[in-house]
Amino acid sequence: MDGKVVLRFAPNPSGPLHIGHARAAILNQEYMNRYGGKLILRVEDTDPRRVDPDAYQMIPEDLKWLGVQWQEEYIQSDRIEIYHEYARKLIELGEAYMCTCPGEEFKKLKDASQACSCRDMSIEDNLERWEGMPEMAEGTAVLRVKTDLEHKNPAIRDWVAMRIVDAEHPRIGTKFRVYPMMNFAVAVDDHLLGVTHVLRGKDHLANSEKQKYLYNHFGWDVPEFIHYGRLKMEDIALSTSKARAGIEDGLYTGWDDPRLGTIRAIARRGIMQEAIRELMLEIGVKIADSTVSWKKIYGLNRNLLEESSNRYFAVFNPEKVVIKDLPNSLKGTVKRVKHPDFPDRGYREIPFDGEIYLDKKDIEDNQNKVLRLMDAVNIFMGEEITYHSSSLGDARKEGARIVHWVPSESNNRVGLVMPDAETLYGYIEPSSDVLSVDDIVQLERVGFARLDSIQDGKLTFYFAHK
RNA sequence: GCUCCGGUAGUGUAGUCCGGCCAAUCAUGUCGGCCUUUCGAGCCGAUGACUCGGGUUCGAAUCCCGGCCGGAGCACCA
Repeated sequence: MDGKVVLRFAPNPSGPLHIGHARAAILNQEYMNRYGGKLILRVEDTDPRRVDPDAYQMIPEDLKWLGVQWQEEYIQSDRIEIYHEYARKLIELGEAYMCTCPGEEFKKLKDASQACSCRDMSIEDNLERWEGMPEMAEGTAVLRVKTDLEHKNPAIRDWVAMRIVDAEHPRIGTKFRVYPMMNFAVAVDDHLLGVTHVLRGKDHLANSEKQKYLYNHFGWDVPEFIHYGRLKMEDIALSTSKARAGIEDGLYTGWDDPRLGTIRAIARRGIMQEAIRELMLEIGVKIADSTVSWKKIYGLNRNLLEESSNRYFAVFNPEKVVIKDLPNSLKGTVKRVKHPDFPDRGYREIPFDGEIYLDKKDIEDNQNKVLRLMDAVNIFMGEEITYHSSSLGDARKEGARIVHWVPSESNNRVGLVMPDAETLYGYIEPSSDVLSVDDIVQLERVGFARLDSIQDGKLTFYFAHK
């Protein structure tokens, strides 16, 4: 491929971006980087009824999080006049006609490869009807592009270019009543903006075919169409409309609810932009469908987080334990590296006086056994919990489990929101004071988590994965 | 139903156009070992796939035909 490529990412502003959009956006950007050229962001809001005004903000935010940069930006509702202009040109070329047939009737004719009576009207009559279109009632007329009535696929035959919509548009109000259909606006814009390669889902296969007729009518060069397959996300309902309904019903907390497949939900869970990017580059543009498993994402993300995340002790489902007979000499402060592979990052300090919180499960699983408290002492989990020994060697000898702990006096309260939106509560070591929102840490033996908020000294994390 | 398109290990992916170097790549997962004061990481090893049946050919994941399975579209949504 020589020369510059021009690509566009063209979402419908019906909500925030989801993982499926991420694929299109990232792949578009990748092509731009690989071949040199530019990326256009084009918001496709030509159906006033299907616009979520918040999406105009959310889409760029999500793209920025993904690290996708674009050079030009267009909003189709700013360009309605352009579509009108080209609609008129198409009529003048004799390649479009006003159709006032009831939908049912037209479909019947179309399926039988029959022209309707409107198709043969003169260009002059069509222009006259076109001029009158803004005054007509919604649903009473459309502008159709002439294709091939013999086309094997009835869906391709004489498709609709413009229609009447009697609704207020969130951005441009009631200025227009005649709106373009997606296929018309897209093809006109792709040509006018010089798009060379169109990357789209295979659900647009028939649309690409439809659009080719328009390019040919105008004598335009047809861009390269590249179709990719459906992306299914394990355990996730991708559909924006389902998510919206769930949010309205209070089932989900918002667009960034951890159960959703939106970019913002994924980001909130501590998934790195780079992990998503690697995933999308690996999946690529093949037309066969693919199912993405969370384990795959976690694996990619873990490779990134393992190095960057400092370690902390946090105990959930805590149970307080008082160690009997703990020698005073062993009380004091435990120092532990923030990251075992990067001692340069320094140490955390955790006070240890024999009164601690342990995870209930660690207690239950180790009845009548010796348990090693990391970097502290070994304790015996009998009727009473007693001091056993202090060295790591002794713990090894006893085959002791080595567990994390949190001092019962000196700590911060912590919550951990899991992927199913359940929250675990407990305590985190006091050195967590240094953390700020958006930090991603590894809670030792629990997993990676992103600090989502700090309120009244209580830290709330979102769980990423083990 | 009609039109079109797919099907490589658990998952994703390379290879398919231009048949041989593919007893099929890489990643992720899973299992095992070593190491480790995390059930993490690292290192080592293992596991596991060409949808099926015919055909063409000296030779087929790759070409042809058919079956099976799956998907998309069939809107005055995008």
